[in-house]
Amino acid sequence: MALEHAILVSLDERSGSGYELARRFEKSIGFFWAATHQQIYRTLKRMVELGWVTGHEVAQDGRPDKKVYEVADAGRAELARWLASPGEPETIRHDLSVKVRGASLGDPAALVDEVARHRDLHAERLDVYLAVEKKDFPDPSALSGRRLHQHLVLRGGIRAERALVEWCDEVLVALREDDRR
Amino acid sequence: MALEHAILVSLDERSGSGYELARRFEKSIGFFWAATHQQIYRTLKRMVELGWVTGHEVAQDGRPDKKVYEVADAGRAELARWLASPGEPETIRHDLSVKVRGASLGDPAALVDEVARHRDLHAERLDVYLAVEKKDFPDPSALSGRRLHQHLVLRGGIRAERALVEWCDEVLVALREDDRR
DNA sequence: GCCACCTATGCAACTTGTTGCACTGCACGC
DNA sequence: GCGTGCAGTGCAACAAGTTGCATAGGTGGC
Repeated sequence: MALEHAILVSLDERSGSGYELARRFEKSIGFFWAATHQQIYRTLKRMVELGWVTGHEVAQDGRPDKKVYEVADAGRAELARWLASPGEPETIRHDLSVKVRGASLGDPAALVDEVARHRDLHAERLDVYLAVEKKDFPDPSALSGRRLHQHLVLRGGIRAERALVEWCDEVLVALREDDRR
Repeated sequence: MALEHAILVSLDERSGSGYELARRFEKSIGFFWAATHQQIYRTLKRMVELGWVTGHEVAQDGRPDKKVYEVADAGRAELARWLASPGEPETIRHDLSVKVRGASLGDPAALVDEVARHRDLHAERLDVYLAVEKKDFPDPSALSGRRLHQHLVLRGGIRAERALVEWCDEVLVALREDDRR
């Protein structure tokens, strides 16, 4: 599984606590890898046992103590190994497609609403990604290294969301057209 | 979870055994919902207990007996309920993006190979989908009902794979360009 | 005659991911 | 002074997905 690797990548960019990692997964990392704080805490614990990261407690005043984690050499080695190892393309699980395929067994109007709702959600996400791109990567052609890689991943999110919005639109036109007949 | 619903949709299109369902999930249904035979057998068992499907054994000569399942009224009701209920957009888990984002921690050439490999896999899938479209849906504008829904889902697969191929190409150009500097 | 592969179902063990809850303490609005 | 929300960590139970194996007869190649 790649959650460990996603955490390694994130910790390598900047060390942090489980809580901070969870926040990053809600925003930037979460654009391409979802994880809850529960998963992150459990995985960090295992990674310490494996020697991939080291953790030390940091006292804070006014706030609870936190444990800050850093990538260890063994973690960097594991990441390098994994980066070079071939992986399977993702297994797809797309609820909305199941719903569209089963459309004739339910209420057509309700399905149209559901597709329209997803269309708007994806359009919103697309806007967020485009705003991030404009703000953080104003001159893409000048990028290199880490910043380039971050931008490329964002580009993937943009392409994926755009494709989804367009697909939803295609579905909506077709379903409404079919309804009228 | 939607595996049950994907099975209901598939069984509604045509009754079949667990084994047959597993085959369908390898091809058409698997285009948007992956499942192994283990999951399918287990889920079918649960669905019988819930009264969503009925199963009866069918003796075959030369081959092992099979259990053929059919959708029951309660199953159709559940499917209708689920179709009208709002769902979350998919949680994304994209290995390759994690790899790209962590690129600076591994061998650049190995990552380029990995991205190129995925590019070819997605291009292959795209070709398969396009071939299916040409063969099974030669006149898309004339479609309605169930056939229309099947075609729309296929369109989603085509859009998704095309977006992935194009993203891989963008990544390859950028990584190679960056390497040269 | 043996090996490999297909049809067909399923158990058991394991890994992952989800959900609900528990505990602490500060800040802020009303 | 009370509820809400944020920061922070974590257990426990459950649901879902994966992997390895077992069983059993039939087909087809060498």
